[in-house]
Amino acid sequence: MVPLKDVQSKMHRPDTETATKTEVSSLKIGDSIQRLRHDRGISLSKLAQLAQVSKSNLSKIENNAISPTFDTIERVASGLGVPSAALLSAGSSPGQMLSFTDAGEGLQSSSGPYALEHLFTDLSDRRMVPMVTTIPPTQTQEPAMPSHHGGEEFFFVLEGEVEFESNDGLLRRMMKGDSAYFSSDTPHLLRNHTQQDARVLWVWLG
Amino acid sequence: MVPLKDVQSKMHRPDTETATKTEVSSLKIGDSIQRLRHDRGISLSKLAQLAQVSKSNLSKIENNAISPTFDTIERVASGLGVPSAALLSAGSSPGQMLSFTDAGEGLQSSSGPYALEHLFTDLSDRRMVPMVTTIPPTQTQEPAMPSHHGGEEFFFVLEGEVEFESNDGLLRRMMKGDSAYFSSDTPHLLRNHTQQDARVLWVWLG
DNA sequence: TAAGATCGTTTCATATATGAAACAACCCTC
DNA sequence: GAGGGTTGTTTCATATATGAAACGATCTTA
Repeated sequence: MVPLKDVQSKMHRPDTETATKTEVSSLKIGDSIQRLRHDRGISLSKLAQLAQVSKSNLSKIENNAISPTFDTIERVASGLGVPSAALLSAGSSPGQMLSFTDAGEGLQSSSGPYALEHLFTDLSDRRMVPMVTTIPPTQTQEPAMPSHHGGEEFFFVLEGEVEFESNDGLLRRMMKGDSAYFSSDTPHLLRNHTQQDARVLWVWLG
Repeated sequence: MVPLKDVQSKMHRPDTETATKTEVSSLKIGDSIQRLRHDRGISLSKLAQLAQVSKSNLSKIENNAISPTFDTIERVASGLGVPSAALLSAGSSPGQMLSFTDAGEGLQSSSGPYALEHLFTDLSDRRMVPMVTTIPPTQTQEPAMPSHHGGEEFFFVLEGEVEFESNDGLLRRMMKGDSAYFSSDTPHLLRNHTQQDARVLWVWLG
């Protein structure tokens, strides 16, 4: 039974009495980790193994008994498959939102040689922009979204086969189930050299 | 001029060359701190005072000589006036990011009734978390999806048929190609009443 | 009941982060 | 050139994070 005491009961506060009473972190990183671990249904030992951290250390971290090192935070985040920043987020929840879109029922904007379908078009407080693109044979696709600065893109090949080309000439053949993640300012191009349509799911984050 | 770097791929496809290990991208938190400090035009001693951290410690942190404690990270972030997550992500600069993952080559964490595959697990500065879940038949009582806390979620049915249930008792049958978008704190549940596996693509944004 | 397995916690030796002070290097002004 | 003011670095004692192993608590199975 860990005391779970006031972590700030140390006396090293050599600064002036600016009345800034540290009153630390109400956000507990241990809770975030444990929560994500439970969501995945894996044991503490298993996560310790994935994260390359001792289970004793991980146990103390989840119980907020110690303050993990940045190096350890990165390892645990990697073991959980999330960016390390996700462990720090307090997770303040905005209003609840729930929207459905059936297959093919999105907003079709067939501008150009390819068909672009925005899956969700209502103006909620959405940050991700999911869409499906159909690429006909022997057509090149320009960037599916206007390249905003600082944005990120993820895409997933649903059907067919496409060729991905980046600005440095890198070519990569991608088939059904393959995926890519890159910053939006990375120039990119998709081609379909086969004889049948290719379909790709995009998610853009500005 | 940063060349197209941080290209990680996990290809085990026969016609391509392999290589590319997960090479822990040295995301240097010290550089992030020092850059933010310089942007503000304040001295190391001043920041140490604002952050309530000794300047000796801060000096070593900025030089990436040590791995700061989470407690220290929070104090420095507070002294800089930025959320602590900014220190983790600001490190990898606006640098271009490009990562590939072939089908089935993500991080499998299949401990539980369903199989969960995180598509991208390297330590790049990523905000979206894409993953694929395989839901076996007749898992009617298990929460078919980890419920992240805070943030937003998008999912897309890749194969099979699932039943979506929200907290208000709303039931919706979703088939291949259907999709949903909701805030993560909305309680949700997925069931598979069919006789074959269902596969769902998820994207979580914290 | 016992033996084994898995879970998470706790102990304790060691590695490392932290802070006070000393240090060097660089400005100033007189 | 000597003082005083900064800057950031380094030293070293101490506080704390880390990991191997031991521990107790559930479970299953014989």
